[in-house]
Amino acid sequence: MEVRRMQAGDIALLLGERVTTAVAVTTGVRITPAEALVRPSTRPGADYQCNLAMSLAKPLGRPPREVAAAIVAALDADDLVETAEVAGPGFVNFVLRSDWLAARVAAMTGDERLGVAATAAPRRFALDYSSPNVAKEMHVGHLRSSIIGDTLLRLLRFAGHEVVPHNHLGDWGTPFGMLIEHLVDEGWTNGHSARGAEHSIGDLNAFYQQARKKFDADPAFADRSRLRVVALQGGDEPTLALWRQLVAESTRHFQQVYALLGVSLTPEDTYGESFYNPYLAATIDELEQRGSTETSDGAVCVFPPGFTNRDGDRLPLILRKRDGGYGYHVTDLATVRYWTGERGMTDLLYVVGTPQAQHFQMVFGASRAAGYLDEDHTTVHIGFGTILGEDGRTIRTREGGSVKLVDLLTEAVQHAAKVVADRSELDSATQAEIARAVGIGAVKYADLSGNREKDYVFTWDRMLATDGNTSVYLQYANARIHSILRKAGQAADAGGGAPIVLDHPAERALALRLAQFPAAIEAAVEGYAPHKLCQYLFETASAFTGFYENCPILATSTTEPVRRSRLVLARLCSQVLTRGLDLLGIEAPERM
RNA sequence: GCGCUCAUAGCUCAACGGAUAGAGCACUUGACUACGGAUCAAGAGGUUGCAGGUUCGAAUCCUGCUGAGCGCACCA
Repeated sequence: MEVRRMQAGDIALLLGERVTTAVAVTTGVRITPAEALVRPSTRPGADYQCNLAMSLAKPLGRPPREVAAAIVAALDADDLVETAEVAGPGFVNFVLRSDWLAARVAAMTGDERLGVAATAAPRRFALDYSSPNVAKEMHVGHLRSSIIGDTLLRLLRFAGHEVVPHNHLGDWGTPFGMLIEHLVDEGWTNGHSARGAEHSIGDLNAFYQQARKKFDADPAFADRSRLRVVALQGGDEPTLALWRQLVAESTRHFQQVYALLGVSLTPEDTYGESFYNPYLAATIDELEQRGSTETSDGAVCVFPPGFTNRDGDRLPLILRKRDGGYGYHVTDLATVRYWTGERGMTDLLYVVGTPQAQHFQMVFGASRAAGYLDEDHTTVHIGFGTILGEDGRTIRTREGGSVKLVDLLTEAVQHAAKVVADRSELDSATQAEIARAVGIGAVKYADLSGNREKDYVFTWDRMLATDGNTSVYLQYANARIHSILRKAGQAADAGGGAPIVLDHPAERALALRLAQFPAAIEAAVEGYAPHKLCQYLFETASAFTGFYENCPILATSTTEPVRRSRLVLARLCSQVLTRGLDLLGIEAPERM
């Protein structure tokens, strides 16, 4: 079951419908508008192109150019197409009518959704992202999941779907035995250490390493830690109280990062590993009753079909370990069971790094076999590449640790503040606000503008860049538009319902881009691909600067009707940029 | 060993099986009394890792090879 395409907003599909009809009339072949292979054209002098005739030539036994000519001859599209011409081996190039394009753009100006239709087939998405670990600081590795997830949340909701975000906190399992034992050794009770010092997450980060070190060096401590895990999983109240301290401390830290990042996750969205603990026994019982479990080396496992290890043996998901504790796999199965069963979600999305690809395939396979998923459910592992250091290996600081997310974000804002201070004449409080919007935006855009599945090399230059294809370029274009609108004053308002004329090529090029906004949203949603929206926004901002250079608005030489028309275009462009940036979780200041 | 992913300009990245593979950075050269120069225009830069195959058409699909990364039972 795929997300249904939103036809209403996509010009290519509109043309596709006309081609579909023409093809049926002239050849009798029945296709869907999407199969008409109409695409935006990159060739000068063509807005869209149809690639259908070449593929139809063979089955029809006619030369491709002849098929193309027949399509053109039968085409009924004079209302929106200026010219439709056969070109090359059998392409059909379309030039849209400028008055049609103007009307199309004019319709967007009165529309809150800027021409984007809400989906006709809304789905219920459970969206898993961010997923930091309790008692550890967030590092750059959490950046991608957090902001890709946040963007998908915004995009899917804008497209008209129901989305429930959930933060799968690493808050349970073996490490907590040693952490809690170490807490006890340090004399912690009821949130205070014996020394009375305030504990912060920074302390806890070091705290984790101390615990780890002790665990590795001291067998007695390791034994106590293992017993503590059993106590935790068994619901021992004093143990739980200590555990809650760790979670509370960490949650406070996560919320600080989310606030800085503009990620909307709240503690209410937390569905950590511990949340599924009460469901684990029932999950295993169900699977055992179905007869889908096996005992292997003393561990209770399921073996999803099609996965083998180095010796050709089947790969298990371990539900219950030999020592009686739960394996983490059962939590993943219980998660699927919960969101499809108890919450009635139709689509489960997991924004987790690509190294986990096989793990998720196994979990999905087992979940399907267990009946937690039926034909209408989809499960998608939205993988993303690893952030690498400049040496091409997993990123590390000089000390060998990972780069803290707060450090990255703070650095980005400070860097932006310097740039803003050099250029802006605004007061310092406003400048600080803008520096935040610019700095955080730059980090997010750098991460979102590439194909998410590829690894990428982290460089400060890349994260802090403020020229070229960056969020700053988009923000700057938008700020310029606002500047014009401010200067135009009353005239800008009066331009609201003014007719749009597209005489200058730069006006027309901008209008065409603006009209493609719905298609860009659709492409980003369909592929869970924020970079497609980034690409579109950059092209739109480029079209605007071309327009800006060539089409003066406020100059005295510009006639009143033209000025009004250009004001409408400029304002709509600002709305598109602002909305697009918002969907990426990036602010669009009116001044910078 | 098995499996998965990736390889595109000097660098960072696009390209939905379609025409002459596009941007940005860096580099070179320019921009009229500037609606904001965080800008714009132009130039140069490519045998899409290699070799076959499928197709009217391949960076894209298939096979093999080379190189890199990742995953493969009680840690999450």
